[in-house]
Amino acid sequence: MTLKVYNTLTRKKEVFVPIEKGKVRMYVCGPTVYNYIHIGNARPAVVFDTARRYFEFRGYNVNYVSNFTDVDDRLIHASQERHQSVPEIANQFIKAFLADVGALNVKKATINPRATETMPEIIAFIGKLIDTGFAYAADGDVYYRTRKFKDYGKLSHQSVDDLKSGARIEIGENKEDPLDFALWKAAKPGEIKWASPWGEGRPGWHIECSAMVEKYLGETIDIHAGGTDLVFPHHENEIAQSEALHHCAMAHYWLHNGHIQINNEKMSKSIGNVILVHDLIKKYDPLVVRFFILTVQYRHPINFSDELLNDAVQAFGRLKTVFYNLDHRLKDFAGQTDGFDEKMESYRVRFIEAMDDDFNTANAISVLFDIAKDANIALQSADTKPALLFSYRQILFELSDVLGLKLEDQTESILDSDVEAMIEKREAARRDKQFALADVIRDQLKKAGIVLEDTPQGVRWKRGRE
RNA sequence: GGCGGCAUAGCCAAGCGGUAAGGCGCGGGUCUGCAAAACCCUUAUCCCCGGUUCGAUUCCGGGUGUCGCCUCCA
Repeated sequence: MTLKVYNTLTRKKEVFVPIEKGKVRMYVCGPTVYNYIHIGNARPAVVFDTARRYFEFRGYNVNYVSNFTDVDDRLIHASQERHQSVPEIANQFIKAFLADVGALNVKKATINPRATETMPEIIAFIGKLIDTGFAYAADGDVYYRTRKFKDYGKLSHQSVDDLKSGARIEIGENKEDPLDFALWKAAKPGEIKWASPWGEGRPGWHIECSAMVEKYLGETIDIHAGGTDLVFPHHENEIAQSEALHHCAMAHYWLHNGHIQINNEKMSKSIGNVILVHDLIKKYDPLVVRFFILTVQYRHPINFSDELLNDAVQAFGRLKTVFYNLDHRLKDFAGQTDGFDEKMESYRVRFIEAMDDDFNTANAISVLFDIAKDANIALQSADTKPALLFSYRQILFELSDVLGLKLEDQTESILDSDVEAMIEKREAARRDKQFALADVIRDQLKKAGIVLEDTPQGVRWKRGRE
C-alpha cells in the first residue's frame, strides 16, 4: 500500500517518497498573530495535523515546522490602534492560537519559529539574493526581480505575462517592474524596525518562510502546505526566493487545503461573517469542530452553518456513545483482545486505504462508523465475549486517535455523591416496581444534566444537554 | 480577460468504466415497565446535451449553474 498525495505543482496525485527514509520534513504556513484565529485558519492546522498523525501512524518520524508571522503590516496597524507594542500583541495571540489549536487537539509542532527570531537568517537570505542579482535595493526597500526567475508561475500555473495585468505598484514603491515583490520594507517613522545593510526596516511577508524552511528543515523539504489562497503569490514567491538561491526544489510536494465558507458565502471581514475559533468552541465541543472539518476531503471547500455543525454533533455523538458503551461493558474487564483478529485488521486495512488516498478522511471516518455499527451489534448480545468488545474498543481508539478525535472523555468519569445516591434510589424504586417514582427521579437527573439509560448490565449514565 | 475547483437522495458527503460507501434527518418496526441507546426495514439511476465503449455517475466535447485565485488573506 502506498500513500499518495495531491501535488499542486503537478496537479496530480503522486506516490509519496520521502527524501530520507522513514522521515518527513514538513512546513505549514502559520498565522499572522494579530488577532484570534478564525475557522479558516483552523482548517490547515487540523488537516495537516491529521496528515502528520497519519505519517506517524505509518511509522514516519515527522519534523513539523509551522511559523508565526509576528511582524507585518497588519500587526503594525493593530499596534497603532490599540496602543500596544507589536511584540505584546504577537505574544498575546500566539498564546491564544496555541490554546485554540490545542482545544482542536492539534499536536504541538516540532517547532514554531517566529519571524522576529529569524531576523539574521532573513537578512542573510536577502543579501544573497542581491549578490546573485535576483534582488535589488531601492530607497531602503529591497525587491525581488521576478522576471529573472525563469520558473516563476510554475506552482500557480500562470505565465508571467498573464500575471502582469493584476500586478501594480503602490505609491512610494520603487519597483523596476510591477511584478516584483518586497523582500524588505523600509520602516516609516515610529514603526518597529531592525537594522539591515539597506537601512532600518522589516522583512516582507514571503521571505520569512524561505529563511525558516532553510534554517529548520534544509534546502529541499518533503511537504510544504497551507491554504489554497497561498498558492499565489505567497508560495510562488517562496519558490522564487529559495530556488533562485539553492538551485533545487524547495519542496517535493505542495499541499493546499480548500477554504471554509459561511452559509455558502465567502468568509470575510467586509461581509462580517468571520467566525473565530475562540468563539465557536464556546458553543460547540472543539472535537466536534475537528470532526466536522475532517468529514470533507481537505482540498474541497466546506460550508459552515449551525445546521451542519449540529448534524456533526449528532454524528460524532454516535461514535462517542458506542465507545462509552463499550467501556461500560468493560468496566471490570482487565484482559486482552483475542490477539490477532482478522476483522479488526480488515478495518485497519480499509482505514489505511482511505488515508493513503490523499488523506481521504471522509472515507476513513466511514470506517469508524462501520466499526461502531458492528460493535453495537456485538453490544446487543449479553453473552458477547469481553475480549471481542475489547477488540472493538481498541481498534476504535487506535483509528480515531490517528484522526485526532478523542472518543474518551475524562470529564464524564466523575459523579457527585448526591447524584450517585439518587441513581441508587431510583434503582431501588425500579426493583420495587415503583416506576412513577423512578421516572420522577430520572427526570430530575435529566434536568441536572445526567441522562440515565437502563441496560441489562445495569444503569448507565452520561452527561447530556439540559 | 488568465488559471482552477465543484455540481451525487430532504441535508452533508464518498465513489470515478460494470446500474451508487458513510453520516444527519424523515417514516415504519424490534428491544424496554416507560424511556434512552441500539438494531432491522424504508429514503438516488448521480445538472443538461452530444460522443467513445458491450457498458459511463465515472472518460472526451459542448452547455448551464456555482465557488475560488489572479490585491492582504487559511
